[in-house]
Amino acid sequence: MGCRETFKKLEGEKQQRILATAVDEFASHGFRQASINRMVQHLGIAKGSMFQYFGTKEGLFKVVFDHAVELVRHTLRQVKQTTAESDFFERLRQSLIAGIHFIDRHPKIYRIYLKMVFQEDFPLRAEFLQQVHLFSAEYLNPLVTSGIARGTLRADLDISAAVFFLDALMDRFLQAYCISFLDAGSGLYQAPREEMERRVAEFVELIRKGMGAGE
Amino acid sequence: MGCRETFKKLEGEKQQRILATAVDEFASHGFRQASINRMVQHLGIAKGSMFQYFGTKEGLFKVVFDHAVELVRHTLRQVKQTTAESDFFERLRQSLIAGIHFIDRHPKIYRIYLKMVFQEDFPLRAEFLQQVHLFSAEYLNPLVTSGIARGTLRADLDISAAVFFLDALMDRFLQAYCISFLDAGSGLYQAPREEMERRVAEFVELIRKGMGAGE
DNA sequence: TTCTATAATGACCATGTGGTCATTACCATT
DNA sequence: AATGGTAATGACCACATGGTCATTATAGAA
Repeated sequence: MGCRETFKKLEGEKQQRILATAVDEFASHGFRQASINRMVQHLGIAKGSMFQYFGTKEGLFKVVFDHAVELVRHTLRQVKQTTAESDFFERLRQSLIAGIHFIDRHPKIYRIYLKMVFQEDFPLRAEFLQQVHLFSAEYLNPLVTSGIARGTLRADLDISAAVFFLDALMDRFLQAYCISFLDAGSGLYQAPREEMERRVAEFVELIRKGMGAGE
Repeated sequence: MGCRETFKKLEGEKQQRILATAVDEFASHGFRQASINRMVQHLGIAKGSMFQYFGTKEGLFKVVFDHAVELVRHTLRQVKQTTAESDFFERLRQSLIAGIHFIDRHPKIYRIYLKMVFQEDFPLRAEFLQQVHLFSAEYLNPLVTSGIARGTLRADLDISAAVFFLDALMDRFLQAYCISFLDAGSGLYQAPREEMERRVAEFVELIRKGMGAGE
């Protein structure tokens, strides 16, 4: 952990309250604009305490960040395990649904992720982007490769192009679910469960069959 | 124009220098973190002058923004005109290439666009997002519709799903061209002209045929 | 009850911000 | 050369930030 000993000695509930407040602040203001003054005001504790617990603003963010990474890793591992036996498109479908569920459960974490991708002044950004890279390398690549091997995907597929294709689509699909203006009229934004699952299926079909008429 | 009279009376070259500096600053720091102090230091003029020219920081940004919108509109109109006769996938191909060219010519403007999409504290953001919406409504929608009518696209396509699909892919394709970590190993990042055109063609084929094996 | 180690506190600091405005510099007209 | 109107200037303001640290409160041991 990046936090000081003093923080660990706090009773669990207070620890959680402090972390939750920090997640909130970073999620709605990014790193630079996040204000420790606001946090302590909301928490009702002294500013000095925060610096005693975390050293610096960056230290506080590191703790929040590590927590988030652990959450994502756990979720990813689980999805990979659950879907191991299914065919390519079914795995894709389940991965998307798992992504949506993650956002439902941890919307703030997802907001921080979005901020980190497009805001340049985050600490740990280089390390973070590397982690994101691993997602395509370790998750999508084998998915495509085995899809081709099993004959579910076209044999003439360029693997790296396909991975890019999927990465782009999945990413945007999740974004559209929680950022209104990105859904481009698809009706995905904050769609209820049933509707959402229909869109996912429709979407996966589009990836399978493409848009062309075919003759 | 959002600027004051005093600014218009400046000699053209100085006007351009000031605007260019502002574009630079907003492109690399977003709105909030952009510093008028830095701008005047770089320009070698007094801080007061900037406020005489533009009233507020927001006023300055408005001028930059309007300029950018005009650029985009012009480009879009041109592409639409040039490709009117071609079939769907050829239009798609040319649109992507035009997008790349725009980024090559106006990288700073494109950076501001990206910042505005994912940073919440921009002025004019609501208006801006509406403008972006018009892109899918006025550009992609008719493209898909006529593609279906001419039999180039599958007749059973859900139009709004297809538009979302294209919006997501084109957007990310352009991003991958100028943000290294988004290219997911596709080799598109800052690719030279020839390579880039090959990727575009490959990409369009993927949209046409999909990834499925098809039996 | 007294002592002691540790945690909580908030006034304080240097720095940077957007924005103001009295003063100065400039230049065209008389 | 004197005048008058306009544009450039930068010291200055109120405010907010991350971070510090001497002081105080607290709780457990003696």
